[in-house]
Amino acid sequence: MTKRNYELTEGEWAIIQAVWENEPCAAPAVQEELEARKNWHYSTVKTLMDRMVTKGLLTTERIRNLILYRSAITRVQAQKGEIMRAVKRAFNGALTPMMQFLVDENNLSQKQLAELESLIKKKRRKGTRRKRK
Amino acid sequence: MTKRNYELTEGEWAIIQAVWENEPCAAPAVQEELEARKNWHYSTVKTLMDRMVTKGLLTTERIRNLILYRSAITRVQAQKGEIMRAVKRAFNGALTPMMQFLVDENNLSQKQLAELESLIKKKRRKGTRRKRK
DNA sequence: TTGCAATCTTTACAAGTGTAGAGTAGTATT
DNA sequence: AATACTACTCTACACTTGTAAAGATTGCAA
Repeated sequence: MTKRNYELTEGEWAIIQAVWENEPCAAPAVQEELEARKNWHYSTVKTLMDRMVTKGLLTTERIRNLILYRSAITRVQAQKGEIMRAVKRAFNGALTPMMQFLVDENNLSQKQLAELESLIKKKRRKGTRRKRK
Repeated sequence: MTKRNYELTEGEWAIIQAVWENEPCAAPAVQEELEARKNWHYSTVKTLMDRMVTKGLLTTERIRNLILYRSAITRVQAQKGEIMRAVKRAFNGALTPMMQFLVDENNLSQKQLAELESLIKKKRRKGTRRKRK
């Protein structure tokens, strides 16, 4: 079963970030968190969260009459999903061209380039240790 | 005026790619192009295209009773938009972390890493020539 | 001039997303 | 018990996106 690609909407990102940081947590807590950033009312947050449960992005556990939410996917999974989406649409599914684009079109500073270079070096030194999917 | 960020939908990507390749072109031509890939009927394509005109993604010119379309944004702009969207959502707007993620989470082959490294080297050698935005 | 073929226009509709009000139920307080 | 909180459920609505049928135009061929 190829791990599927999660594509979150804007709102879902907002919610899940709050969840990641407070997990497990109830809707009111999340709402409070997002009050500031997004100005969302309780119902808004709760609706979004419940839809996310349906979609398999969050899970719930009922404790007495309180509902606790947990993320069903990790931040890394979500990040990967977001990137894959971009790669698929804008670069025809090919990662390397996207990386090239990033390197050359996105005025990275010398410092950033240097950092990246050393990262790659490190990675290369680690040898051909591939992750299986 | 900071150049705005274009975020195209799936369908818009399909259309604009066809337009980029045939520009200037009329709706029927684009439709034909997408018949294969997407199975879209004429009305579908035309509707999408007209919506894109409204949004400023395409422009039109009427020649007699034929409407010619042209892209209003370049492929690079669209690619940048797609990337920015990912960076914004998944990496809090910070490019470097995203690049790091790409390097480390996306089992790139040794060859890809090597390529990338030489790309960066080249870029670095070119000195601090920054593009203005 | 009549009709056909090509193209455009209008209208629609379902699913998904952002947004939230209003009402209900269970718990704690007086 | 009556009241007030707190958290939950139900319902709704507008806007976007994918998808397209049906009807209106118009220039060209017979």
